[in-house]
Amino acid sequence: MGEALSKREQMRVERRQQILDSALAVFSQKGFHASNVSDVAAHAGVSQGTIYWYFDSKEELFDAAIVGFFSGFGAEMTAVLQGGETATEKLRALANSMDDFAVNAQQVFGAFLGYWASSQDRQGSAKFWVDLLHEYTRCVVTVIEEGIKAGEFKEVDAEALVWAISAAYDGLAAYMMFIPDIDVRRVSRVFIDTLLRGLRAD
Amino acid sequence: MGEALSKREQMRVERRQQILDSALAVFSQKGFHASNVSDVAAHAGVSQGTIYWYFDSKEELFDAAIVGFFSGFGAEMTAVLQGGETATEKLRALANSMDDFAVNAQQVFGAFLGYWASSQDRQGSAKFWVDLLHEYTRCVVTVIEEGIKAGEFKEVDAEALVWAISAAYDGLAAYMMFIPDIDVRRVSRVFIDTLLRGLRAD
Amino acid sequence: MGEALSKREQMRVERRQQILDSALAVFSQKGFHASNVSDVAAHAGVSQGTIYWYFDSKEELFDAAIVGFFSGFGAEMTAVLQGGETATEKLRALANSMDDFAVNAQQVFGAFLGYWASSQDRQGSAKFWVDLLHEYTRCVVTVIEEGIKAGEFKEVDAEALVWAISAAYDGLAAYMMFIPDIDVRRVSRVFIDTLLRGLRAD
Amino acid sequence: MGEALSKREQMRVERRQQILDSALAVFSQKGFHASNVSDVAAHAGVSQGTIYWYFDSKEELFDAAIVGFFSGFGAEMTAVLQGGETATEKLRALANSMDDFAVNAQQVFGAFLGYWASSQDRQGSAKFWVDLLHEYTRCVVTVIEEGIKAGEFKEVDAEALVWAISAAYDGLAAYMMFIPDIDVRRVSRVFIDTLLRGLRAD
DNA sequence: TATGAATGAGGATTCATTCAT
DNA sequence: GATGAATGAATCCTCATTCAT
Repeated sequence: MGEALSKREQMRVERRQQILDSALAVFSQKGFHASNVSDVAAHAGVSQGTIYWYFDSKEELFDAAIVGFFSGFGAEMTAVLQGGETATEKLRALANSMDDFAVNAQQVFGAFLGYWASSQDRQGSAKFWVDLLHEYTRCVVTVIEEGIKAGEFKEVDAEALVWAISAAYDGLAAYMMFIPDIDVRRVSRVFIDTLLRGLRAD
Repeated sequence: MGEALSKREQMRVERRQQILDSALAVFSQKGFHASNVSDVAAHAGVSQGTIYWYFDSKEELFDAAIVGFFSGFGAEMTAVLQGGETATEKLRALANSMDDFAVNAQQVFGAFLGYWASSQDRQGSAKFWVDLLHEYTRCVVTVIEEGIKAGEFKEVDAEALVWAISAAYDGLAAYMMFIPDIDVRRVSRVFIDTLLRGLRAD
Repeated sequence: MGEALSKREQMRVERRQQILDSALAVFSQKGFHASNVSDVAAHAGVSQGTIYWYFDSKEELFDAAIVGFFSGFGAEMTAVLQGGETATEKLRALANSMDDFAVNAQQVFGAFLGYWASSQDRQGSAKFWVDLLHEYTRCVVTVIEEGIKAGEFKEVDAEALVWAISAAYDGLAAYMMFIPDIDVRRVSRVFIDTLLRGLRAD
Repeated sequence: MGEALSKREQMRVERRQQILDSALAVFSQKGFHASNVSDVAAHAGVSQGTIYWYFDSKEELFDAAIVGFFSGFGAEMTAVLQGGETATEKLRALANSMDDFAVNAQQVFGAFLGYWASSQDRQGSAKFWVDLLHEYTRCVVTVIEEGIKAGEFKEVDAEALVWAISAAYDGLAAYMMFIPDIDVRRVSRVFIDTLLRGLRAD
């Protein structure tokens, strides 16, 4: 009986995920406003009504899809940061993973921006994103400050710098959406090299 | 009669501008999708029909408003670049003006993203923006290459670096929209200092 | 086995009643159209599906709830009519119980009206109600005619009068729904006094 | 030019009225919930969008239609009350016109009840109706009190009595909707006779 | 029996665009 | 040129009902 219940629950979870996946696919491709709930339903192979059984509104569905997509990033980043001994190595590793991020996330990112840009409560609708950014920033700031303490980097306003770096990668993700022939990896390498040279102690 | 016509034409131009200004104001504040043609009409003090006398569609109106807003930037940038003797000084001057840009343009920028994100032809609808970026990039690349030639900067892939810088400022403009307590000027200063240190010859 | 069955049957009856009670509560409070089957289900603590195990449709559920509510009235009225010796006393007793009716039934009455007003077959959907009215009318007519025969009342078209009285009390029940500060008891007393005075023989 | 404007305005008024008439017809026949905005639009020979150019919502349209229908009643009643010298005559005249009211208004009345019965804010949505009732009541109370002062009627709680009378006529209007073979005129005559006899001084 | 998930028709509303004046 | 009235397609969401388990 516990079995039966768990089976149902499991199906529920799966169905929910299936809808979320479809939502992410559809919204990413066409943007929030150009996508219909029926598009998502069709993509997921369910009826419109079913969407509303799992989510209260198109907006909530969108939120859930986006959050789901980005929620793994924190953990991933922490993992990446282990990928180097010195602060320099860690930042380089992070930069590499940012490339990937920019490549993979660009569509989703675009969808989010489109949603956010015409939301009534911009502040509010960006909350999860802001939280993500803060989490990210905190991590990277720590790396840089360790670098400073270790004598690897010169004294610097780490937090300010990290905002700039983060902004650069998000900006690149956006650029890739309109300028497909940008070579992000090359840009990223030159960028991080220059920064690291600028950071070097002495 | 030429007089009369020119007066008419002038009125037409003025009325058009008045609509464009309203469009920019309304679209910037509420985003493309949340704004109605009637909002713009009301803001401009004209009827909806009048909008369609001057513009063929909501989209064309939006395009014109955005393009109008950004069209001055090329000239402005060129002016800014005169504001320094050495390449270092020029980049610093540019960075300062980018701050201002980030502050002023953030709303418009957001509106554009919202529009772009759900446009059928993303590539196409971003064309003017891409052109602007290319124009900007070319200028700054020139500055850096002059710096290299002058022995001020070390050898570097200038184009790649400029894409990163540009992306950083655009990214910051976006961040400001959801993180109001970001101190762009401080971020910008630290960022450019670090980069310039990283660029320095020797 | 007869036992077991009867137990089952009893449970079935109880469950059915529980749903009917909830239906009455929910429909009375929010009206037929503003109430959902799921509201009723939630109120009864069962699932939507269960409702359909006991009733074929929302409409049938509504009918059953309303009919259940009013089905006791005939008997009650007969009881009330014993509460007096003379016709005058009987009518007074009835008037008192009508007060109570107006107070208790107003919500249910409102729900019924909302249902009835948008039913395809108004005539048909009001049948049970009409029957109730006829039953009621017949009783009261008898009382009045007895009063006439007994020399207590003057000759009068009893049936016509009873329709008016009945309408007055139903009307009052309705008024109470939008005019909460109406003092039905006072109104009822003055009304019945005046009528009885008008009816008095001589 | 004033002409032109007034022509437009006139057309606007006419179109509005045309929609209101259709709304009244459709809503009266099918009730609020069973009627669609598109039914009203079709009946009025306009598009759905046009309805919303004149009215903000289906509800507002309904309100306007109902209020429009009943708004003439106050004046009409005052006129009717002139139709008699003594208070007795006045009440009789009023009773006659109430018959007509019950006959004419029954459908509209039913539509209103159906709307009201499932409105969120019953109190609020009945406001205009309550105002109408109060206006009516006040008038009739005055007549009765004049009758008392003139020695025509005995002392009585006029207000309470008038509520009952009013309720009786509204109740009859409702009855007619489910019991088509009711003879309202006969009922009304017997009713008013009995009441007047009950009111008579001495 | 009972559940809760799934369905899909239906309806109110919005809004870019057109058009008669 | 300008107006504002009219259009109607498009879309989100609700909810009575059905069905697999």
